[in-house]
Amino acid sequence: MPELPEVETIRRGLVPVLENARIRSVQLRRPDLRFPFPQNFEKNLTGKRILHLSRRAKYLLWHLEDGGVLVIHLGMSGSIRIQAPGVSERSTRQTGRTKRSVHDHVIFHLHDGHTLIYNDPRRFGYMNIVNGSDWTDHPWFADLGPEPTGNDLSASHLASVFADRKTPAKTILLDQKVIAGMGNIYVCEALWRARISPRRLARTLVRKDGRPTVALERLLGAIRTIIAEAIDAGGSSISDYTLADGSMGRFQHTFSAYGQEGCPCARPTCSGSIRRIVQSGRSTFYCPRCQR
DNA sequence: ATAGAGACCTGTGTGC
DNA sequence: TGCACACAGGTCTCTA
Repeated sequence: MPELPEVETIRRGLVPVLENARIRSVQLRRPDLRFPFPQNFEKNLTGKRILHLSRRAKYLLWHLEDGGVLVIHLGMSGSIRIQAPGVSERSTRQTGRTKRSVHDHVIFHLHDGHTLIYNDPRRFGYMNIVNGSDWTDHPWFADLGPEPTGNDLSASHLASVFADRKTPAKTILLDQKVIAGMGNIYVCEALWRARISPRRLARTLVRKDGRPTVALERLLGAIRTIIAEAIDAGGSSISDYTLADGSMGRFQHTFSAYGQEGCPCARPTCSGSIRRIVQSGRSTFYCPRCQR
């Protein structure tokens, strides 16, 4: 599920419940996700107030009153759902007890009665508590590139990273050191929108004098637009997200390229059809006719 | 240095 | 119906 827009949507959905809330207790239902939980994980969260929530790339950050930061990465299949006070979700009629999914790995109980449940079937997610004053120096963050929505991302930045690289454009865009938070779906969509082939080598998007080509400028615009649109779409589903039954916002975007193998290219002026190839072990969807 | 493959896990969908 | 297989939104580690 989670690329940057999904993580941002989750963050926005959690803000009303978590900001200024105090953690009553934390329950780990297994000793690890992708990595083992650190020593005293629950103890170091218990009793702490959450000052605010932020996001960096695909990481969700809970800034705590003691200066620590709870960092959560949702991996491929992680999600967080909110349970309102007094609501026992999926309780069985006979026992009245809450029936938890075997993939509910971490339960956060708040003082105001809300419960947050971290669910992750594939367990590629991970979390840790880092020092708030220098969290950006943590290995998870130190090498991250600029946010696609921020001012630090520019065509000249991309040109400097793309120059001399023989890596395909698709592969380099997935590199979190280049742009933080881009994932497989939105890379495919951005390349489709910019009419750039995912197989095109990165260096061919840079002019000989080192300045960005027109195509690279177009790619930057496409990345910005795609991410902004996806965040808006996610934002519109936040009301679903907070439903007491735990149903998440669905992010049911219709994609132009991703997952559209065999379908006609969505560009009105193009008569091609979407093809699927594998690059660096990941599926790539693109239109060989209009993406050059 | 850097690019690709494999690994980590479980669930789902497809075809036989 | 049962089974085998391919594939899935991420990222770390190893190898060439």
